[in-house]
Amino acid sequence: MASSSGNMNEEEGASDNNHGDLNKENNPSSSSINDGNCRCTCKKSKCVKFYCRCFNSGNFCNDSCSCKNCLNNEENKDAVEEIKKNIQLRDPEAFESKNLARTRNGCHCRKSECTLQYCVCKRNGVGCTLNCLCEGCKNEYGINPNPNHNNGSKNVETIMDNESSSGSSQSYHPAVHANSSIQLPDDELGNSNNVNNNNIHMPMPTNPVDSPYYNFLVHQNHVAAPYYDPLLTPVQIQSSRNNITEMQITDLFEDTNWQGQSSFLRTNPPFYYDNNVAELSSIPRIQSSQQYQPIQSHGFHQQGEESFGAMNLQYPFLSSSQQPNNGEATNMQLHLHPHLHGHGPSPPPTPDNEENHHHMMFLWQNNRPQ
DNA sequence: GAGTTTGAAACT
DNA sequence: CAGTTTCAAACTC
Repeated sequence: MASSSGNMNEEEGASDNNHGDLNKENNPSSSSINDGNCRCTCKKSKCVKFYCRCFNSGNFCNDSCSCKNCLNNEENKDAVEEIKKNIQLRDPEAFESKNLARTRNGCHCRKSECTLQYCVCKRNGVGCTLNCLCEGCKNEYGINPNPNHNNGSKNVETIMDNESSSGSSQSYHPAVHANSSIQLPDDELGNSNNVNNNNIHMPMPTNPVDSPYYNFLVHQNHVAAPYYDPLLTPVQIQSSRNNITEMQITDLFEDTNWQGQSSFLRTNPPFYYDNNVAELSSIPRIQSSQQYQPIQSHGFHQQGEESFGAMNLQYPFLSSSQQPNNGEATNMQLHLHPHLHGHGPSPPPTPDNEENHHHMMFLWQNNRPQ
């Protein structure tokens, strides 16, 4: 940018794209810095504030932008670095996995119900989480599971309503809906009508001995792929159940044939669980060189009515060469126990009625660039 | 294309 | 840190 002329109208006429001049003519290599996905039209921020989507994503502006008075280019690299340093003084993590951070921090949509591109989660192609403060969330990639952020218990009821109306056109992930990528054998559930795409209505076992295994066949190409992705690829499994006292989910694992080898893909821990879906950054980041550890059991303790929990299945980071073939299936097995081991006597068997059913909702979050 | 709405970022 | 202003993008007409 040549100068901060107070009269921007003068600049707009002839050469209103300052970065274009600088990038294209003086710094042809800058296009490799910007992946081309970012375009901005900044007029006042000089593209050195987070208002600017290029700056926000850590890129220099490029030819696709139509910004004015742009500083965010190779030509002004030193100045940009200085500005970034100043920003980092205030927020050391300002430039770390910005998109992830945004997703982690969640959106605050109040009016758009997370259905428009205003929603930062939707823009990133991910569902809203408990971290979001949205109201009336209808994010197509996954609605905010926190009832308190969604007008009472409407969110939970919506899930159950959707679940009970088999064949409903509503889906929380289009890929899952379109391909019915979660399949449960009839003999596992006894009634295939209980299955509605990503919503699974499973009877809660009445005692530990009877605790069944539920098998889920999940096609990898419909699930966030387990390869390295800076946005991570959490699979969030949310469960809700009325009047839960105690329960434990164990033996949740994935098993797939992988490049001709039968191998378990296991992280340590294999999945991440936190009642509040804690910050994604706290999830251990498994390197592909690390040996996957045996799965540990994870407690899943809920109390009270309308209790709600969620856990994230964190895929390991694998190199792109280790990606599965499209269509390759992952078998997930979920073992429900009606009580927590080693925490006092088992509660008495509970009746197998509607109120005691365990409701599962699978949110497959596709964080890959669209 | 102009004007409005929206929500994040910046500011006070 | 809550409220306000600024900003750029999304949206509407």
